Amino acid sequence: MKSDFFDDNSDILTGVAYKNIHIRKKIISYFADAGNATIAELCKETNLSVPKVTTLITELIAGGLVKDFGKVGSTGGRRPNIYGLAPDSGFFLGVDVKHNHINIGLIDLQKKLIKISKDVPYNLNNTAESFSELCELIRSFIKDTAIAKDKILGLGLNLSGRINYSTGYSYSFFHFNEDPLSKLLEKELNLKTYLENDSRAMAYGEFNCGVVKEEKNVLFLNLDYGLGMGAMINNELYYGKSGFAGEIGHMPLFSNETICQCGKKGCLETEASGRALIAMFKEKLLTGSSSSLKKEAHDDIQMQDIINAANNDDVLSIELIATIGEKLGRGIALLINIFNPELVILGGALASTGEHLHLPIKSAVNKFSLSLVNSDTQLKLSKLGEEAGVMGACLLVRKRLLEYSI
Amino acid sequence: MKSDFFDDNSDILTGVAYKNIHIRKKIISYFADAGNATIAELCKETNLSVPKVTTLITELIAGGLVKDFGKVGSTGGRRPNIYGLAPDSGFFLGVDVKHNHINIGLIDLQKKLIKISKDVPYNLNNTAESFSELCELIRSFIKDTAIAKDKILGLGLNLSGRINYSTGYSYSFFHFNEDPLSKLLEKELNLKTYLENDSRAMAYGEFNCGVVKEEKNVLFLNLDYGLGMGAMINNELYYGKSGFAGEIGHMPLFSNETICQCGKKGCLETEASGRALIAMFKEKLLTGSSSSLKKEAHDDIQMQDIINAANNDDVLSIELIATIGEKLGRGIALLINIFNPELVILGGALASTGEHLHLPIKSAVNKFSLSLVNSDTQLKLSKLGEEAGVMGACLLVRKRLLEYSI
DNA sequence: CAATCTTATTAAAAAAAATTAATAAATATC
DNA sequence: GATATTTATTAATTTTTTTTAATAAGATTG
Repeated sequence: MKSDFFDDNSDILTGVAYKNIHIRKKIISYFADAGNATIAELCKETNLSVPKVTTLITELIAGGLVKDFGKVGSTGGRRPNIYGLAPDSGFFLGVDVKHNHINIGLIDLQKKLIKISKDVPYNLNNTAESFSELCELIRSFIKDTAIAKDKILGLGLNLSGRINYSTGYSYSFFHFNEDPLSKLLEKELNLKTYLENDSRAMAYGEFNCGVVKEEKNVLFLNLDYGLGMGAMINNELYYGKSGFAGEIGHMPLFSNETICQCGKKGCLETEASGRALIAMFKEKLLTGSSSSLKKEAHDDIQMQDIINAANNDDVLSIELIATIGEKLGRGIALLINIFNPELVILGGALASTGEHLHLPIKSAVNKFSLSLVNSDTQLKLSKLGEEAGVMGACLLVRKRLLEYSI
Repeated sequence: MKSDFFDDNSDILTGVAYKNIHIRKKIISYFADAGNATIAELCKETNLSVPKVTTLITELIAGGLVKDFGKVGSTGGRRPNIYGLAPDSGFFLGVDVKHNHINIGLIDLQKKLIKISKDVPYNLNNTAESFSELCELIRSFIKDTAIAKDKILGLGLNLSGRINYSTGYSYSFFHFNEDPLSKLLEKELNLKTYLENDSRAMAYGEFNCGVVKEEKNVLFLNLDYGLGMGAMINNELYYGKSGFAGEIGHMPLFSNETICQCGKKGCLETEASGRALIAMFKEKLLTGSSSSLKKEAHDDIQMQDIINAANNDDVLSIELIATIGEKLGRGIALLINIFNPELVILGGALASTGEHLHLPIKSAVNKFSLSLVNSDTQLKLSKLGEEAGVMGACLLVRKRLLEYSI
């Protein structure tokens, strides 16, 4: 049963009824963020009395959204019951769209990953056919799950480029007609849909199930063909006015003649990105350098090939990645000076080279940022790796539906 | 009478008593931020009934912190009474410390500027004498006001450089011994004291009484001898981990050989700051350029002299300021790409050249930032000008004392 | 300018929530 | 292993708050 709690009628109500809705939302959101809890904990959290919370919880259980998970250990004394969101009363779909493949995943209300399909082949093009193909892949994933369609409450979809999540518009892909892309997807799949910028979704995944512990101001760097950033400021994703924040690829830190995708020269991306890595690698091969990675056609070399080679101790690949790390370090130093973050996370495909990238970045950051500011900031590798995007997409729909529509 | 409301005992209380304290805080904070309000407005804001709010307001009036300001206009129907903070029940002192002078001001609980002394001569040096002198100036300002000393509830003090506002440490000035500077000032002046970074305080002043209307994500640039930034993110000042956020002066955007104050080369500040302006001006005079500004000793030329010359149509000064604007524009473009803000404010001494600086910056920003992102952002000159710092200092103490100690 | 309509304030009644007390269940200690 | 202690749950009572109604004050309109 699609729970009543996802129909919002809080505008009509007044007084006590309104307050009750408000408290219910607070309890749900506590369950959503902090996990399961006892009545006593909820009393502290809500500043309400035990009887009041007990009645509310009883109502929520009757509604099906909350479940009694039975007794739990105690520090001495009667063991309390613990309550939390009923895991199978709702599921959330997340799709991470990359250039050559997609990752699809499904989580339940308790954030548990139920099913994931990684590296599903797919070519992202800005065409109607490519869009249909994407929808078809999602439909087929849904069909393969054992979950009833009406239990899937929403879809989160990550795209690279500029995304305005609040309007649902994508400006880089599938911007065919007047309607926002999220509306198109909703019509096509019959699922409430939220778009998100890929880097920001990865950041959110990492904030929630990754390397972030207590930190409240965190930068996540998505180091892929291009560069992206998701920032968590005061425990919230930062969007800026229209969701375009985090464009770090086009910082003009170099004086070269390479024309960037954005049309300008000297962008960080032109010297420190997956795209730059490929270019440098081909260049090196042409000028006689040797590598364990050999392909007949140079045009066929993919970023992933070089990453794999580096992870298999190919000297040329390792050297080039170190060069990129050194340059990225300059950009990261700049960001540290501006944000004074507690933590900077290195994520995205290039980060899967681990220490090969991490160490050069670290020493460049030490060299280029102000020492007092820099000593405040930790630098860590992503923990979720390839799965950060899917997890972020799933968790973001969940968050939004729980926040806005209880 | 120093009100009871400034003694915090909310930890001891439970249940209803605790809740009442909480609601009172909410009402006070509403008055503090949004200004005066009627009972009906407060009911909406707090989701409480009219009788409840009426009792609370009556209590607050009895306590002396709130005042009934009488009837106010209506849209038809009986005219409601309007309530707000009693302006003369508390005052806040703000000190803006510059290199060659200080500005001191005093506001009341209603944010009204009661007294201000601008351009009080003072030489900021990192010595114990300089510190004593500063204290003496503050004491003398207090003596000159008609306000009883015990009605002055706190002091806000702005310094340039790295300030950790939560610990009260200043790392660039007056860092003599183990104790944080804020503690030293408190002992010396017998006033609760908060330190703040100068750019951030100016930003806060501008956010509250300046050019900011509805915008929630705003960057304020302090363009002075050096460069600083204060960021408002989601309606709050952004500090970063230790309050060091906003170091924009050391973005490595240039490839020159000038050694910056920070010890590195190529910093934005080496080519686009008041310090750079003076250097360029002297250089130009040496190579034969003419200017209406003539001083016997070149060493005597101050930034303010060049600013004044520009405002009096001196061609050389205007040209140099345009050069600086063009370069600043590159840095601002970078910030726009990262923050996607709604508004960027140009403040600090250099901004008092108005359009001479504004226009070159604007065109550089258009040239260097991503167009979709850039078209989102307004660029405006500071409205408060020289007073931004004092206002910010006053308003920040007020905010802190109202928030944490009601 | 009187009648009607809005809105605010005050007072009385009804509902809701917090206390308090009582009971139950588990743990720690002697 | 029995008793005391700690903590949770449930029930009864008291307090608080909301709701409803009544009254007052001012604005609008014919």
